[in-house]
Amino acid sequence: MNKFPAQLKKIRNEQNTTQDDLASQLFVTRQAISKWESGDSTPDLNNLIKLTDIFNVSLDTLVFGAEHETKVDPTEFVFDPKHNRYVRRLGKMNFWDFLAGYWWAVLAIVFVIGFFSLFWSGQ
Amino acid sequence: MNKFPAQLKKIRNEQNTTQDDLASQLFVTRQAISKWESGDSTPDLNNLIKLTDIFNVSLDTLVFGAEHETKVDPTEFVFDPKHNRYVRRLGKMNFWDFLAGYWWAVLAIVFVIGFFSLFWSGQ
DNA sequence: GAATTCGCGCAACTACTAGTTTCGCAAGGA
DNA sequence: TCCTTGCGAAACTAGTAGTTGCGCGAATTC
Repeated sequence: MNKFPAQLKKIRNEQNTTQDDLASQLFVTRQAISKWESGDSTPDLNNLIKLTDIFNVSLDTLVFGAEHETKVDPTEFVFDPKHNRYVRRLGKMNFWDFLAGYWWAVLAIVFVIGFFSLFWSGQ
Repeated sequence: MNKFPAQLKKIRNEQNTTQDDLASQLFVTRQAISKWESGDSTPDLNNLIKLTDIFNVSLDTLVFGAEHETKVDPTEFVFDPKHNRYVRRLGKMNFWDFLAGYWWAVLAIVFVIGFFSLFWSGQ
C-alpha cells in the first residue's frame, strides 16, 4: 500500500539528486532522508508537501506510486480534474457507435441517393 | 497550500460521520480528530492513508482539496490514470469528424444504394 | 423543564518517534 | 595514499501526536 520509501529513492535518483542535496532543500539532515528511504522513519506532512514541490509530483505518486491502480478502466474512463471524478471517455467512436447516434443522417443520405437514382433512371 | 484541516472536516461532514465514529475506525481518540480538524496537530502518514481508504478519496484531494487547480484546461485535457499524466481530450465527434474517418463506409453505402436503385428501376 | 445524549473543543500531560549527532564504510578521483 | 562523494547505523534528544479529563451548547427524551 504505502510505497513511500521506494518511491522517494526512485524519484530522487530519476532526478539525479543526492540525499545531501535533498536534505538541504528541506532543511533537515542527510540522515533524515536516509531514514525515510529505508523506512526507518516517515516525514511529517509538511515535508511530504515540500517533496511534492521539489520533485513536482503528486502526493499520490509519492506515496502510492504511479502504478496506483484505479478501479476504473482507464481506456474507458478518464479523470475530470474540474469535477474531481471519473467520467466516461468521449470519442473513439467505432462505426456502430456512430450509426447509433447518426442513423438519421445516414437514412437521409439513403433517401436522397434513392430519390436521385429514380429521377435519373427515369429520364 | 495545505488545506488538510478544512478538507477533513468537509469530507467527514459530506459523508455524515462524527469525530467519534471516525476515531474508532482509526483507533485513535476523538480528540485526536478534533486536533487534526482545528490544525492543532497533523496525522502521520499511516493515518492519512487510512483516511483515504475510509473516505475513498485521493491523498491530493485530502491534503490540497479538489480545487487544487491544474494548470491545464480541463475542458481540453483529461487525466490519464494509466500513464499518470494529462492527455488531450478526444472530443465528441460531430458529423463531419465522423465523415473524415468513415467516408469510405458512406461511399460504400452510396454505391450499394445506387446499384440497387438502377437495378430495380431497370426492371 | 430537568435529565440525558450527542457532537465537539480545550488544557495538561506523556510516550513515542522524527530528526540530530557521531561514527564509519565503500567507491571513485587526484 | 589521501580526499571526496554518497550513503547507512547506533545513540540521543527535543518536539509533538495522541491521551486523559473537564466542560459546554444543542437536540432529544422523560
